[in-house]
Amino acid sequence: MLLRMSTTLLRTLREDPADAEVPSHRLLLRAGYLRRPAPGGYTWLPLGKLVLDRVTEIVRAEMTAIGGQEVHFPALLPAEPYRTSGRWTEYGDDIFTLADRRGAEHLLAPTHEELAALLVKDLFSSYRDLPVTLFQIQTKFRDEARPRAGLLRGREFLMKDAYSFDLDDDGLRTAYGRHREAYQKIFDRLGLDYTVVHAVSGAMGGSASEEFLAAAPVGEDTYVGCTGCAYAANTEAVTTVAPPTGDPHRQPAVDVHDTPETPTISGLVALANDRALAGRTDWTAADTLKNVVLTVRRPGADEAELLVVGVPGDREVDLKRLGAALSPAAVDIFDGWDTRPELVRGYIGPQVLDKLGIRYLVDPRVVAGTAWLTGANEPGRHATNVVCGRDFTPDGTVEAAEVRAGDPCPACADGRLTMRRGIEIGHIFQLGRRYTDAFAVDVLGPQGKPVRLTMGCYGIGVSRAVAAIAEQHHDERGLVWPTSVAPCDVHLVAAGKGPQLDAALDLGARLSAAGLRVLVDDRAGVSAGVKFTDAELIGIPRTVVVGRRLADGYVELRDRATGERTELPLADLFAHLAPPVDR
RNA sequence: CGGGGUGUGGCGCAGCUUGGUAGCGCACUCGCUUUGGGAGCGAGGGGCCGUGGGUUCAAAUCCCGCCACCCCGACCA
Repeated sequence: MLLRMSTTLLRTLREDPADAEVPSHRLLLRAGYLRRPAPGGYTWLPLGKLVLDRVTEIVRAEMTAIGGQEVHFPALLPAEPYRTSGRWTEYGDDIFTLADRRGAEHLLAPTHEELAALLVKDLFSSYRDLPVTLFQIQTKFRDEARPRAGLLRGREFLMKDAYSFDLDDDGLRTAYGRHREAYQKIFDRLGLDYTVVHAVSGAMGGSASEEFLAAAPVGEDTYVGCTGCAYAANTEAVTTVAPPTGDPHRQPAVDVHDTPETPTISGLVALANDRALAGRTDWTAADTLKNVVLTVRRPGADEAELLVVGVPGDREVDLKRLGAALSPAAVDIFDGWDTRPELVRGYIGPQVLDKLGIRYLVDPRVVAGTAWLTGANEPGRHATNVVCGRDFTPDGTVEAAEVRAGDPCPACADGRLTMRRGIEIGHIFQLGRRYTDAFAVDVLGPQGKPVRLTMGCYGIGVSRAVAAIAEQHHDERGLVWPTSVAPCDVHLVAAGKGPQLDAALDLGARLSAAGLRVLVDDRAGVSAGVKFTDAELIGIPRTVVVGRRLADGYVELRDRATGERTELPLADLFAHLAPPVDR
């Protein structure tokens, strides 16, 4: 392959586009890989399309290697299957919906579980047909509330989605494990630094799920690792280590105190120490029980219901974690204080919630026998020795409190959690029978009885992976592509007038004939400096400069990643540019 | 949806306070010179100044409404 810069639809920008903030977006625009015709929608220019295709090919090869069969579903779908599965309302405003000329409702597919389940139901009827894995690589649509960060969150993006169907749970676990390994091979080949973390299932439903997160400061997901073991989890999925339970009836009785002007935890702690409440002057925020009032609305429900969440006072409620825990219900901060005068803002304690009929969920640290400093449900009053299991009984526990670096690891004895940010590039789920139940996807078993299939689904954000690679592989001069996904293997720069141009074109033709992907900068009237700068911006792994030493039969080979430069005879060049291993 | 910001040629911006018929750099076209680290000179092409209304002899500029986009948050396989 030989691309000539003089004729390629490519224009590098000298300055950063004003609206591009994150490095991948900025560099992909500047280096001429992308244009943005619409918010959340991108045009792939020739150079960008080459990268996208190389990523796509790696994904396809590894999916095929584990026996995946490639299909292609329509992106424009009737509403009915999504109504049947319940996702029409669960996804809510996040799906693009439209009506055809007769008024029938359709959607632009956000993913294809329904279609995959229906397809297998349609064609397979015997246990002998199973297991099977289908996959496709297709544009997906989501009406994101706020597209951002270039390719990292668009309203339209390229995704590889795969669906496995098995007769039983063992089969599903096997399929899941195979996908997990394939994903590791894929992301290794893409040159990504990533972590596999425990995740929550969200709108997909189902049980076990793991995310593949590419480490990047601009990532939207926060995840934890452990200093002592291999545990890794999205903060949404981190489980809190609960203290041992105690006997609630061995604690002193509740004591109510006047605590004027203490609607905040910090004010309360200061006052408690000043007045030595309960004889103590060592009160900290962790001794207090903070009760946050929220509203929860189930999908499709008209009315939101109240929920109070109790967390240790030194922690904020993390709405992302709480939302994930209660998904698909939508959680909001309660702000209707005028309508519920029985809730005393700033002084709420759990002692009265069951009488008020309000659901009360607590952090796992709030176990039976723990005593708390908390609100007394009267303005300006708090209570000490409010004991869980005696003075209040929660309706359950919930992972709502923020996770912090240094928290104990839920998987090992003495490890501590560390925190990083990452880009979600893949997500795998053991779905189970949610969709096969919805569509009654059965095959006839060996005993002649129907068997309900169990399902897994496995996604890779292909276009997002391109952005993740760019996030991890760039420097202050531009992109630095891994050889496996670079748009070309070698970038020829014709530096100098005279014979250099013809020599570069000739060399390009020969390298191309030898199987290399070649970009040759044959632009006339462009100074060598501009060409060097552009080559660094574009980020092809190796540059060959055909310049002033051509007369002596020498060219210069430059390595984009290391900056290393080697002068070598033209005749030796082929030996240095052996065809890439990763074809 | 809440908060902040911005809309002027393909890109980056000035002009707006104090109204007077649109400008700079890059990019693009032509000519000459230059040619290994973002060249020089000269000549050009390209702009319903986001949009609708208002004030005025006159609006990019002042007033009112609307729209779009970007960033932060909410939301989000």
